[in-house]
Amino acid sequence: MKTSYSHVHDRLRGAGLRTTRQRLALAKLLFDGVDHHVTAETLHADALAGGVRVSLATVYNTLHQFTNAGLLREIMVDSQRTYFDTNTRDHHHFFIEDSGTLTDIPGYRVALSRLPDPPRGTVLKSVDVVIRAVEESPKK
Amino acid sequence: MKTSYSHVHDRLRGAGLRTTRQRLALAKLLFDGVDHHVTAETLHADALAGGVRVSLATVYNTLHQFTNAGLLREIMVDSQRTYFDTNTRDHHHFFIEDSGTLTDIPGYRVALSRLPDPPRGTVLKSVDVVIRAVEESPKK
DNA sequence: GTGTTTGCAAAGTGTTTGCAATTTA
DNA sequence: TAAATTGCAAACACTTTGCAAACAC
Repeated sequence: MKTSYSHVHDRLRGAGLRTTRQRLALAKLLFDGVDHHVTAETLHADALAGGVRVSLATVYNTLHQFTNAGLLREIMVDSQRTYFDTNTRDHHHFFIEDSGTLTDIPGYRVALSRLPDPPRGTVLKSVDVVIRAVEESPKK
Repeated sequence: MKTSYSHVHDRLRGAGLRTTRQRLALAKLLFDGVDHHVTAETLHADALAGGVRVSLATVYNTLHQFTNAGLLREIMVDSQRTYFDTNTRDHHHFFIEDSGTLTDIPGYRVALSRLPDPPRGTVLKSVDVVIRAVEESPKK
């Protein structure tokens, strides 16, 4: 079930990124076969927990480089924090406020129709659906 | 076309908010009859431009109080900035990256179906659709 | 009068950046 | 060895907070 080194290595080279120790380690954490969501902080913590020495600044840079290379997707659900998703296929999100839990909804589970055309002079980039839920019987 | 003072006044009282000079002035700017989107910065600038003396901290506080009172809705489109919408009816958004332009899409223009149920123990809060577009022939 | 709100300045987050030292190809 | 990358610390942008003075009711 482990992703081979060379696979990750090739992905980075394919994206035109040098295979540094830090990028390889972060890529292994990200693309381990199970899609997941990370923030710079959580990925940094995961790296340190796994014995990988890498600075938070490098984690930020790497997340953006991977995103530009199409290996990650940025998700807008929380104005405080930037989430990244290793799932770059067509899909949507459930976001549970309070806990900050984010889960995927496969694209086929949501049907969208009658979408208006994008404004003149612009070209469509994505259609993002976020279903927000709150925990039952709120603490209020 | 102007909103009467008493109307705004009543809206605040109805929400259990004291009618201070600052809140009345901001409410007038926000609920002038035409729905629009603001950030704390833009609303603060509008207030100052209109000769209303109010601190940025108060603008932030007021935006949150209005949101909690259901007079405004917070929109998540940009992780750098918090946008508020005076339109609290069912609708969605176009967001043009780069320029940061945000426009409304009436709810009836988007049809959603086959929405999955929210995870166990949570209750649905909202379904937000954001259509992202970028300017044609990007500067890249 | 009493409790609420304001404004300031300071503190707090999450994120980006400049630059010397290090590393990759 | 030339160009890219890293890590640190400082800088940043946006937002929140503590508290005394001002205000609403």
